[in-house]
Amino acid sequence: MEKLPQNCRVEDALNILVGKWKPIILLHLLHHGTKRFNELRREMPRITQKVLTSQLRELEEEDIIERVVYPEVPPRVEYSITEYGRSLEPILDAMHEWGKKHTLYKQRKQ
Amino acid sequence: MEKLPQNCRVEDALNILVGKWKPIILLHLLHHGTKRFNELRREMPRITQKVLTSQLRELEEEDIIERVVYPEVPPRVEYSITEYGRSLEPILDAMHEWGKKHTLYKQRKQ
DNA sequence: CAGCATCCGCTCAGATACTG
DNA sequence: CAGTATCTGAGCGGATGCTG
Repeated sequence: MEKLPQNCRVEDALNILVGKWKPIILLHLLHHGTKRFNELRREMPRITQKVLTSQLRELEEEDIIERVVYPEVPPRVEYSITEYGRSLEPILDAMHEWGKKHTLYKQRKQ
Repeated sequence: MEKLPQNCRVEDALNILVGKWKPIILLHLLHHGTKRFNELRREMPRITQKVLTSQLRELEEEDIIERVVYPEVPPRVEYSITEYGRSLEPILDAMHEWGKKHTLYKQRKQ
């Protein structure tokens, strides 16, 4: 059995995934491909512009998503998952699976 | 392809795992079994008593870990993973795997 | 040994108004 | 359309001191 804290890299993944809307953004981009800014907004009606922008920027900074600006009028900006970002999919899937069971567990508790 | 935000339960897992020390605590308990309060402290030298207590309480409230108090002097309190908590292991493993690759990725970027 | 009580600072999400 | 600028409040992690 190995020592833990030294070679434990769990937090790196956690740091990237943490953010109230980040998993939802990632799942959208994973499953529906490229999305424009306002498309994402429409799919997350309760997020504000500022927060959506900042969450996207943080994901972009980690090379998880790509932001492409088209020099048109009106402006068009498209977001998509990078190859690297796609490597997070097993984690998100594992969370999704767990979440479904968790829902049942909570129901049993009540 | 299914709609997402409605039946997306990714955040439930995230909510439980988020906390600066929670993944480390869980990995310790998963791999080393039952631990006393001060044993955990010693293995995370930079955590304070208050924070360790609060993180443990939050995990306990979610039924992820179990807290057993032995009515002795001096007091003894032991923490361990519950069956339910053990179901988080695939997520933690996926994060750990990803984290190792991520470390290499960051090194290539520099 | 295993906490609790108190205070504090910072970050993060949100609200609101404005713009190239 | 896709943002930026500014202000705000809540909560979390941390520091310090005390205790059954």
